[in-house]
Amino acid sequence: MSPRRVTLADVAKAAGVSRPTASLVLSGRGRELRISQDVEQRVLRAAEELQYRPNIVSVGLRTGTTRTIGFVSDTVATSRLAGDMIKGALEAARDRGFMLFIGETEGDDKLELLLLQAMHDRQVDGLILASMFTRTIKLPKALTAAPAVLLNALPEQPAPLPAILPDEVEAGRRAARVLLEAGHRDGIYLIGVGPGLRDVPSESLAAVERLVGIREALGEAGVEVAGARTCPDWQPEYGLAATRDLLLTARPRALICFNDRIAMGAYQALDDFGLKVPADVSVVSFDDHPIASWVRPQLTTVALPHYELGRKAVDVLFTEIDRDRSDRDRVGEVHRVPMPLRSRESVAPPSAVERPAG
Amino acid sequence: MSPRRVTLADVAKAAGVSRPTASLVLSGRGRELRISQDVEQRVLRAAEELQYRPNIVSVGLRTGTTRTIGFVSDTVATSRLAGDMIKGALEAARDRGFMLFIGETEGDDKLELLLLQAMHDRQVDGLILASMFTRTIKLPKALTAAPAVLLNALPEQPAPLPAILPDEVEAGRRAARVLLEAGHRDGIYLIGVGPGLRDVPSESLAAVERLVGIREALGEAGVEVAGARTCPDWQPEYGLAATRDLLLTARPRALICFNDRIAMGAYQALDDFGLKVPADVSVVSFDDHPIASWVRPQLTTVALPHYELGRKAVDVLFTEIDRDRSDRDRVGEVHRVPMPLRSRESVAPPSAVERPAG
DNA sequence: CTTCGTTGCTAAATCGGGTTAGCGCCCGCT
DNA sequence: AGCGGGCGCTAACCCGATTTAGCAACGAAG
Repeated sequence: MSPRRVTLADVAKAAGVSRPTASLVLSGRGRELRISQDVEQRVLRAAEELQYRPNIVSVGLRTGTTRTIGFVSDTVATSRLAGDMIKGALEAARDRGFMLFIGETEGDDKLELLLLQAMHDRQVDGLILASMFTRTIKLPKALTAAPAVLLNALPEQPAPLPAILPDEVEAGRRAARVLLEAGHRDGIYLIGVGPGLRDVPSESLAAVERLVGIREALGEAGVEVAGARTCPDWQPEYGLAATRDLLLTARPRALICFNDRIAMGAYQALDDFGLKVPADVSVVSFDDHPIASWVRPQLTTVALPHYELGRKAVDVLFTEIDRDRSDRDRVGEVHRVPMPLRSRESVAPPSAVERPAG
Repeated sequence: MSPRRVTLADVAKAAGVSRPTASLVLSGRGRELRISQDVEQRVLRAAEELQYRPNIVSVGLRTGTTRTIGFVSDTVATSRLAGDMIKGALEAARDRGFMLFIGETEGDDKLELLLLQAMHDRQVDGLILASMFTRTIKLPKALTAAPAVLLNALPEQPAPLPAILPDEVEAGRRAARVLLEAGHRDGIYLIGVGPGLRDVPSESLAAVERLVGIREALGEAGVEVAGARTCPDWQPEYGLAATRDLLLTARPRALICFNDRIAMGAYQALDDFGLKVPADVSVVSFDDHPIASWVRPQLTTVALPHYELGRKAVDVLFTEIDRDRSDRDRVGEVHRVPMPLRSRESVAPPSAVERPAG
């Protein structure tokens, strides 16, 4: 059907030289190997006219490099956020002429193994192991084959793998400072995790680190968290239940919700109790889920920089590939990507009404 | 670093036979070519013990097939829906031992060309050209190289390419029937497109087809659309504005919103006017965006079957690959994937209150 | 008129596997 | 003994590139 691909041999023939000569010219090593100007021009012109592009499969076989990297995540479909991460990785890879294999493990070790093998069989030049929510993962054994980086994850066991993570501690500080700068000092409650560092699902790195940042920023200002409600899962319905429970006994002036879905539920609970955001209660949250700019009032939130995380992962992976087996001794660095604040409408100075009842 | 890959030569040596013999056994052609049971067993055992897996890059060079397909979309990050489409494609591909290259064109023809070339250079076995919102696209010229299917898109010019699309007309019927079955006959308004088929953004296939289905189902029941408001873009703020505008002059009993984001805005407008969903006004919508099950009352909506679309695209692509250049004469069929109704809380029988004012 | 050194290119091997043609060997038949 | 015919396997070439080693041609030096 399609006209056969143009090969190097075609170019060589058109230029009246041998295949290796054409190869040398096109790989830019013509000068160094004393190919004449005349031949060089003929080869270049022939390649141009025939629209020659090297067959990467062949190059892959010969040189071992396929200009391809594998992106292995536990899930691609959970949220739009995953898409942004992939988009960032995709664009960073494209900038260097690389393509991405996408694969998802669904948290299944067997699938993960098969996937890594499938990528290894295709001679990927590097691997990105991504988690869609920040956490520690145990490293698959099949990982010695190619350079790799962790994205949104940390290795359970110390390992010489670079990791790329959102700067959750700073995000926690930012969330707290938004409230402090608005003038809040009392009645600040947390929705999602308990007030102490013990009341946090330990598998969720983000929860721990956000809490650390929050407590740090508040502590510097001499402010105490008034209380907290945990959520078994960070979904709207639990945010609703937790906030409702809180409102039965307390009158918060500000809520720090541990993600936007929880904040959705909190909005509903506040509405049920006749409380206005932000006039009665300020709300600040994390993630910058698309919904955060859809709800009214629009939610002030500290954004997960998924796009940048994806880009960064590819960038770090490339440095890893480049210094290929030279000094592979250094332990995996952790790269933190800033989480930007999205200031919207859900935070206001505390109103001058009566202090909380309980 | 990593121990060198096990090659066919290793297996052959371990089994004490030549490379071709090992190849024949492992490709299952041993019987037909009269390889002895003894040798066959030795080869199989050696391959097993050495954990031999063929290098797909090499196979790709020799046979031209890389067990890889390219998924080219205009955008991967727009919505969670894109992720589901990719997930469906990914799983269907995995079932056959295929991997997916992902690429996005951002609607840019140059990027699209580069992407298709990059995939062609890597000898993909087939291509999926996906659009993240249903529409017609002009086909890139670089498309003759490999079998291809269109996903969520139709070719502008007739072309022998299969297309996979959601069954929007039937979806329109379903949305209308939900209201009819709840007993609605009057005061049914559309938000998103005008009442007539002319008042539709023509580039949006979905809009046209949904409207056709709605009018058909209502027509069969002898029911007329009471009115409509268009939205310049299908975003919450326009849904809000359009619905607000409608409520200034009319008292609808039911709204058919052309997608969930519009419905979000409609919810807010109804709330502003003190109208309860579904007691005062029923709302039905399209897409089944995640938000549809977060809002209260949960939104009844006709779901875009993204996951199934992705799977179907891969399935159709495989039939296309299989019948490779045999009978490539037939024109591209259009495959419609059903859009399932998600019955939730936003539809109720019309209350027995006064009829709409105007 | 040799010999050596450049210059400018090509022959040949390589990557890892698939495919075709054909080589020995053993058997049976005459 | 000689011949023909399966049987069981392997030599050799191919895919499309890269890379190393080395060949011809020419000029300069001895």
